[in-house]
Amino acid sequence: MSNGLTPRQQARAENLARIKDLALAQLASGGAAELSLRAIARELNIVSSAIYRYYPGRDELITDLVIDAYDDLAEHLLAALETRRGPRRHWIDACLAMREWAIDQPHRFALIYGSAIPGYFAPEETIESAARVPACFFAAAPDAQAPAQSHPIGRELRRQLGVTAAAFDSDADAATVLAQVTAFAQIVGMLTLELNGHFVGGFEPADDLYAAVIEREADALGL
Amino acid sequence: MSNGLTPRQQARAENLARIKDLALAQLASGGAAELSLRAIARELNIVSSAIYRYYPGRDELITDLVIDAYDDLAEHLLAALETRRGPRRHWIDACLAMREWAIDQPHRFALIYGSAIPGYFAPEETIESAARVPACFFAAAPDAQAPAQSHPIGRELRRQLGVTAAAFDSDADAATVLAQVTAFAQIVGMLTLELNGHFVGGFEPADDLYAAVIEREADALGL
DNA sequence: GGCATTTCAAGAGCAGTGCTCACATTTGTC
DNA sequence: GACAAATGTGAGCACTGCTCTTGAAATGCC
Repeated sequence: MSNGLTPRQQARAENLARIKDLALAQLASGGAAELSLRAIARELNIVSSAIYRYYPGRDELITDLVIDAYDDLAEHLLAALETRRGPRRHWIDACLAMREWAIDQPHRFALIYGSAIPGYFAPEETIESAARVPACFFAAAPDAQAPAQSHPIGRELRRQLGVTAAAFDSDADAATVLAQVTAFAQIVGMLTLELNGHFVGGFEPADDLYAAVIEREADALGL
Repeated sequence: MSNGLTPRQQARAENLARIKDLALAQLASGGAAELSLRAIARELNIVSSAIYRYYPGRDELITDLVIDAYDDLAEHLLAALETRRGPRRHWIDACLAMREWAIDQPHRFALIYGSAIPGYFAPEETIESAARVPACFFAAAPDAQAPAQSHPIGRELRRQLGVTAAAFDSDADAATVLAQVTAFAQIVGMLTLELNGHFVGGFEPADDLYAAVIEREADALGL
């Protein structure tokens, strides 16, 4: 082959990819409960125990899916930031892109922002990818400047906000970082409620509600 | 017995209660994955199939747990509203009580606000209890009056907000209802992130962050 | 090319799950 | 006491994650 892989290495890579694809399909079709290693093996025309040559266990597969989901979401957000339409619109686009992604793939959103897999706790190796998502929002509003707040920010919180700003390469002041974190939590909360059906009967569709909330947060960010 | 129940009816009621208790204990100890009807039956010194005389299936048990969780949370919120310390403090107390409850019983929070049980979708019968929670927040700030907003509220959103206000017996204007809904989503988002470990490394403990966010929302509610 | 080594797959098996069903036992009521 | 309803029993089905031993194949080295 043109690449320097032996047939065996290539087959292994292909199988790993197919396993992840099938896992993703299962996740999409029936939720995380349907995620079955045996079922994947079946569709792969492979005996159930053979799948453990590729993944040591279910949790490792899930971890891979989690990391992929974070990365894919971050990529989707970055893609939405390609079109520059002014700082405020820029940040709003990121918010809309996040909802777009979440509604398009609710199972993956649940995988990373819901406690979707009971008994599974995300290992350390996921946090790097996890951080990519809020990083997009920081990047989307580099010039944010929160308006003066009525309530002072205490010392400990100020320290935490400083650490956060540093982690995201932001030189924003404490109040602005607070507004960023708040906005992110707001978005996650809105999507959590929407995707879990808590808006059923009240806000359906929730497009306008989401838009209004985003505008409000943009104000709070001084955009 | 002093009550008009036959021994059999009484035994049944006791068993139902014990089943729910054991289920809750399992949920607390090992997450929803560990929720096993067989394990409950075992601890109940009953053969596994006998448990189906009490619950037709796993989902029905979960539904009961979900309803109980909503009700218990709402009760906890109402209890926090006993002490009247001014309208603003009143509403803030509700927010703090919600976090208190969530941190104390993260599994139950995940049960109702996370998509904790894969393959399980909450049936209609849960929405009545579900509504009790936001209702507490509406009740906690009856005199809320959102300050003037920079962005107008469109017709459709205004309609939805009206429906929501009616559902919660509130006569607040659209902007205020929007602020209420926003604040609730904010709280859910904050707790979702905190309980799922998304604040690890940045905001730990998140007490100050939460407090700051609440103050901000209280402002937005004109409290 | 021949051969040892590594890699992979097969298949049986263990312990667990939700759930069903035919059957036995207990309980409440007439 | 007789009969029907409610409850418990135990076997069984189909499924899960996962382990282990055995056999086959591809790989790398001489």
